[in-house]
Amino acid sequence: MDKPPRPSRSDVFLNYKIWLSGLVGHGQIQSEIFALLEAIRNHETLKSAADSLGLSYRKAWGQISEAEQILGYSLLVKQRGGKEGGKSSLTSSAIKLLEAYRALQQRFDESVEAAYTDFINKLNNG
Amino acid sequence: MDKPPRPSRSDVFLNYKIWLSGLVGHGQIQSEIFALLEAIRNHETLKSAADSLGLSYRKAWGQISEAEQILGYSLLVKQRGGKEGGKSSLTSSAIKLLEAYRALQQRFDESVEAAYTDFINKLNNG
DNA sequence: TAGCGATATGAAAAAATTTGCATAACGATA
DNA sequence: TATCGTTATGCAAATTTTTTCATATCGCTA
Repeated sequence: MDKPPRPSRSDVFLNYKIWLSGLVGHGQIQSEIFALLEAIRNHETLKSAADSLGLSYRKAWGQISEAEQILGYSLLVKQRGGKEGGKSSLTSSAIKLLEAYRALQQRFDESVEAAYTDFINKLNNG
Repeated sequence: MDKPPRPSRSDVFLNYKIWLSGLVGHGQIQSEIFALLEAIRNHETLKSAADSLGLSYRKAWGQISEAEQILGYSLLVKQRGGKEGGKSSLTSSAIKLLEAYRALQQRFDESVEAAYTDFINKLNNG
């Protein structure tokens, strides 16, 4: 799933994942979508972003579409046609969301370590 | 999934779940198993514990079996036959694991709130 | 030693999810 | 106005997960 186990002297590993949900639509916004948003920011098209992540265009498109439905606002400015066929870029809302999520994720990563240590101690001694 | 969204002034909710994995077998030990262990502690048989949670005996048995496989040690002392048909009780390892997990879960519950607040602030202002 | 109720487990069936296929539409450019 | 590569989307197929069914074993007690 989301996080690989951390190394330890124990025989049990702790894993966790975080995700978002919205008021408008039902469903979950998983961490994968943020990787996709970052790839779109880098590649300028949904297609090449999907390719770079090993996703089918169909799936990437579906993920974006579902997330937008859940959030109730657009994540991408998409245009089709033209010489290059089309392109996509992040809305300012998407950029904000992406950055807030990354900070959140980092904060979790840092605090999980201590919780895990206590857990193992309790398991072995407590 | 695991946690219901917390109330907020925002249009986005944060959810998380934690689970364990082991060295011995492959797979995941989800939070549901701890509810099952608690029910077994209360009901004395796997069957009535399963019933109390609305699980089929088959499924409950499978969850225990899988968890034991992953951890590499027994969670239940099970005996079958006899007037009452049989009964199950938690091993001391299972009790330790259960208690350590509950403490871990509580710790997470408490710390997630602050992280979520920061997240929302970043989303609205930052 | 017959019966009862729980443990034990494989395997089929059903449900849910994911993946992939096919096909249309778009529009700047040449 | 023909082309090209992307966006757009329904739908069938495949895969995975979950649920249900069937059947056996066990051993105390009457």
